[in-house]
Amino acid sequence: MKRNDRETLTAADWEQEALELVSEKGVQALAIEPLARRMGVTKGSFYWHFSGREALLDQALLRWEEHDSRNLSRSLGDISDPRERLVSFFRRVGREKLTHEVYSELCAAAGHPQVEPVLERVAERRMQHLSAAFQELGMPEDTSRYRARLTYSVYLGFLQLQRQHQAPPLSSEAFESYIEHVIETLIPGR
Amino acid sequence: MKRNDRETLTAADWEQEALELVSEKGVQALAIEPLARRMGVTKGSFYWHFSGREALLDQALLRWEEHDSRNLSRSLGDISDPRERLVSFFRRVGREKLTHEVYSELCAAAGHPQVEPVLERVAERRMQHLSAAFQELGMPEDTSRYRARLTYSVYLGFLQLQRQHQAPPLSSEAFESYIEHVIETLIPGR
DNA sequence: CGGTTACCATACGGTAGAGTATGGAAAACA
DNA sequence: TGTTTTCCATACTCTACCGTATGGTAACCG
Repeated sequence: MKRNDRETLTAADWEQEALELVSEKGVQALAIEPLARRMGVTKGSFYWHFSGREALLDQALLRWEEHDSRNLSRSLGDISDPRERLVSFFRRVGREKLTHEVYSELCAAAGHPQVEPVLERVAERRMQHLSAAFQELGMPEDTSRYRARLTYSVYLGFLQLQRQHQAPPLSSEAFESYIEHVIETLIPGR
Repeated sequence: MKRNDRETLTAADWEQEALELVSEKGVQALAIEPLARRMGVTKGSFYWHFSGREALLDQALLRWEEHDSRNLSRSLGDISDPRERLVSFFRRVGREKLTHEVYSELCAAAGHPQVEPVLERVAERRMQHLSAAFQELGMPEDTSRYRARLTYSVYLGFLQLQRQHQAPPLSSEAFESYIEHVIETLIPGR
């Protein structure tokens, strides 16, 4: 029947492969025919599963956003110490490679009408996550919101520098030292 | 003869208009025919001045980078107090609108082979600018480099949030308060 | 076992932009 | 004034992708 291996494709397969293509070449490179070639089929297959390119992108983004939301809740629920939570926020960039590569490309595609609302929601969720942690550390509410925005900007800037090949490689001691400096500068005292 | 007004176009005119188009719709939207339409001519004109799209982009980027370099040197030369210099680094985002809009779109196009080297050089120059200022404030050399990268990341992140319409408008009191917080967090004591 | 459905290939028409070839008109020049 | 440049329009060809129409072949289904 439906052998995931090599019987027939599903919509989810297309969405998954679409996300991988996005993570490699960006949103604007998401085209039906190249994607079909990559999967070893023709677009005749694609148009059976989807109404068009828009639909594919929408559903792929939805899938990605849900996945990312679960990731966030998970790392929020597991750690009780707010400082630890903030630290793990940065370290999470290293793990979950694909998710962050996709996000990085989505950022590069801000302004795209289908991408923009996703970016807004994701950033909002994450900043509230950060803001809550800063408040737990004793920061007044408005200050914590500023600090959350600032912290999230640092994260976004790091992704940008990474795209430009001007960020230290993720598992190097240069990266570790930098992270250390970031934490000491942004996260209130031990 | 060469009335800049409406006699004949020059290569510089094309480069200028190209930069404006980039600032509005991004690098991938820089196409010959739309650009020509926008200028009220046809591509017959374009291909007299340039060999192709690549050449236009290269020269437009060169022009932008030179312009930006001069801006940097100017705001570096004028101010002697390093703290003032750092503060003005952030405030400069407000002025020089076009330059920063172009830069923001260039960031979104990181990965593009013609754009990438420009981004690298510009970021490097600016970070050294920042690093020098931090050193003048008494910071050890390696720490100052980390802090410069951190500070520049905050700037890049702000541009990203701006593209997502999640940054406070440039001349609002919300923006002023935020800038205040950023300065107090990143720039060592008064 | 004949029919239906699920999945995919092939072939077609349509659009947008790249780049080329050529001609024309006005300006500069001699 | 006649000739050459300079600058631009027009009219192609070519490529890449979108979306559609249609047909084929399994697999499943009664």
